Amino acid sequence: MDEEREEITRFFKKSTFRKKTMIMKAGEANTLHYYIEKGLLRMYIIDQSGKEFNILFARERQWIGDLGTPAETPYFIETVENSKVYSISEENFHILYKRYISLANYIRKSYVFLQKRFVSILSKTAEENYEELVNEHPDLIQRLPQYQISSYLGVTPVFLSKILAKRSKKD
Amino acid sequence: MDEEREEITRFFKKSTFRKKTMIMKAGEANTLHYYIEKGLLRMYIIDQSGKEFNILFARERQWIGDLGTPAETPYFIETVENSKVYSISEENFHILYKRYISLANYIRKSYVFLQKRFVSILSKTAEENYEELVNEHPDLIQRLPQYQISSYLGVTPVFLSKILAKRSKKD
DNA sequence: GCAAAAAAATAAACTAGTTTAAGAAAAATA
DNA sequence: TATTTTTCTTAAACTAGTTTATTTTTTTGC
Repeated sequence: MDEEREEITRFFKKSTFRKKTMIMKAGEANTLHYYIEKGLLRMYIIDQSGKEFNILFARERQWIGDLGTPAETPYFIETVENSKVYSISEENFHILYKRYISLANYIRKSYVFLQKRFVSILSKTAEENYEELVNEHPDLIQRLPQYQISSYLGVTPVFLSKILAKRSKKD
Repeated sequence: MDEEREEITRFFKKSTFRKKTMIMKAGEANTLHYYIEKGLLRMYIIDQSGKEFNILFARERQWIGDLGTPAETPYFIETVENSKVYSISEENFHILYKRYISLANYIRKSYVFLQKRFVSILSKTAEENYEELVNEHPDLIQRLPQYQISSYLGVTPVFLSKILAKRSKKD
């Protein structure tokens, strides 16, 4: 497992980014996959009206990237904190997940995670989704500005603020 | 490729189901994966209030199943039309996608599809999502009752009916 | 530590979508 | 083809979440 790790590492390029650096941009093709050593990143879209929606946050020991590559991506990826990441091209990524099933499993896990999130957004209120986030990922609440969380929950900052005001009265 | 196909086939069990048959039920563990030869199936959840939300439709030459298995599933799968399907256990499914990358790619494609759908639901109005469905999958509009489509779009049947009334005035 | 900028809170008017209910139309079954 | 069941439509009152604008609080850079 350790030499597997070492061999795998040779496919990657290490980079450091200051926070709020855009590392992937809608319209680009043949984008990279990123594995995060340190920091916090977000993947988002910008809709017709210019509004941002966060699709995914990724932090230490997690992956982020557009699995639709090499097709032109509709997504943006930006660092939220100063971050250290390893990047890999689609070609090499493909070679690796052919060879090491653990990497194919990352894709499967991503799917399961997204499906769960999808169901929550679809069937629950923003208030319930906020509670869920607090319970399952309290660290994200600390590390993210509130307007990034609202965008992840699919509501406006104004509405999340309302939820929080109501919530703090309850204690 | 043909002997690959033949070998793969040996892992599967063929079944036929009448429409409206439930073949997977929330609460079950170690659920099967299904490959559809003929027919139309839907995967859905039932929320706290008893409301159904369709997560996925799958038809000829598509897969359906809970990729979170062997964990207890929160999903239901039901035939919408009379259907012929091949089922496979998680163990065998895993063996196969270790051996044949095409199967691992199915998971990747599923992810890409779900992410696209997620973004649409999050950032577009129900009306826009309906138009998108009509354009990209007109066949589904034909094969599904309207209330199943509304559940897929995340709105009530009443609201979809309103959208359609408004829409038909426009021509 | 101060000034400027960014983020969060509050309010009020608005809109997309829900709920409940009742009737009409279409499909399934006898 | 008549009857029953399922699906769809319409209407009206409602609610979750948006929009725009203003003020307050917090963070950042010099």
